Amino acid sequence: MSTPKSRLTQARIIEIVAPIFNQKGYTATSLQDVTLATGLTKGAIYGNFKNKEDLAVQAFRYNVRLILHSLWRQLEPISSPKDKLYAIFLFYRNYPQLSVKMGGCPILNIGIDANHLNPALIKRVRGVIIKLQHAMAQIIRDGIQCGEFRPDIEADVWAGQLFAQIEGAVFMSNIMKSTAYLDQMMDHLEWVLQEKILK
Amino acid sequence: MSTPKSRLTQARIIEIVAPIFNQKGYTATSLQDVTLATGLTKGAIYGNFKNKEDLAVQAFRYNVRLILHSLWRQLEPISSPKDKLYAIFLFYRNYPQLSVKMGGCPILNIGIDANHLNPALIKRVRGVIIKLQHAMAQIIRDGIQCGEFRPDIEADVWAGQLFAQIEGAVFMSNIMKSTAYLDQMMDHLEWVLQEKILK
DNA sequence: CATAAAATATACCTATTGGTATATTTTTAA
DNA sequence: TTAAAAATATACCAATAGGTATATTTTATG
Repeated sequence: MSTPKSRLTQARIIEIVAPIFNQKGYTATSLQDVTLATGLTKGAIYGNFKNKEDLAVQAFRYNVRLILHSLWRQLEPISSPKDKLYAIFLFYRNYPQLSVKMGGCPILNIGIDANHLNPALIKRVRGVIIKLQHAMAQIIRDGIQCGEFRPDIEADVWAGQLFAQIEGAVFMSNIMKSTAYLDQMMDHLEWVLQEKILK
Repeated sequence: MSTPKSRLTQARIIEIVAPIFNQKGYTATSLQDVTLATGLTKGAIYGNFKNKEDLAVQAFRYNVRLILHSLWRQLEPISSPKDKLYAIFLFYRNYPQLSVKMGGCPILNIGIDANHLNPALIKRVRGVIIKLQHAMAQIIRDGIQCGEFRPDIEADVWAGQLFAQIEGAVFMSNIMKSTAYLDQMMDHLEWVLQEKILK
């Protein structure tokens, strides 16, 4: 047999530790935080992970996976690019409920936290941003091809633009402790969609 | 005489230390970072500041002061609310040059860093955000009153909306190391201004 | 049930953390 | 020029940091 026990505890540790790293950041999260939260000792932690950075990277990947799976699941049954964009907006309207469990948006939190501190982590953040942007750009390109969107719009520019606006609203909602920013931003983006993207 | 020497070194310390706290955050910035950067010893630092948190708060205030002074200076000579908004957009087009010296946007950096870590700092961040939002809301109200803007727009909502979009672009430009996000966002906001705010 | 292996705990390492009491130097004022 | 005061440096503190070698416990297998 393989090592089923270790895989399970490994997953359990990440589950517990992911929100802590997301909230406090890499440096401010101590091994003591980890051992206290998990109820395990350093021996157990270092038996399952190479070091603290490994733990932080896994925690980030776990949080991102939660978000992306939830997003893909909501986009999957939708075929129309227009409706996919609407679904993305709906997803971010509900984003506080999803992200509060992990202590805020990992892209925002780890992006800022790791920016001048942890090259390995910041590379992963950039990777996730690029992935999301590409996905949105593809939706826009599909929309152009199927005739729902105007043919002259720049898919990549608009994808980056939308993502920046979304993250801005996520930041403000998070810091100011008000979902109003996200709701208003999504209202705004729906209007922008109708006004500048839809035919 | 008062104590001119101490005031001077105090200011010098903050000047040197402000970008470090802004980049690395409160916890990740150690007293050793401070002593190495300033060339002073811990004795000198603690002779001028109460503790590490005092230092961090002063550093944040210094960075914010730099930004706000620069912004007010650019807005002061302008009387038309419409032109004031354009001036704000121009200010943020040039924001990378200003913020790179302090290691990124302090509102964004300290906002995320202190969110679950330092209540004193996050309160100050919220204060700055509110201050900036109020200023923008006042500009919009002035614009309504003088007839440049539509009478039916909600000043506070739009101020928050604009600020969220700006911070989103600042975040993306910062993380993705490209000023394109900021430039495109400002183009977009100028369009939004014409389309939804201006008469 | 016994044994090998896997997982976890204990005990310990050095380095660094924020902070302070005291000694020394530098500056100010008479 | 000298005494008082202000500023800085030195030397130290207990606590904690990340990490590891080894002992103990738990689990799986024959």
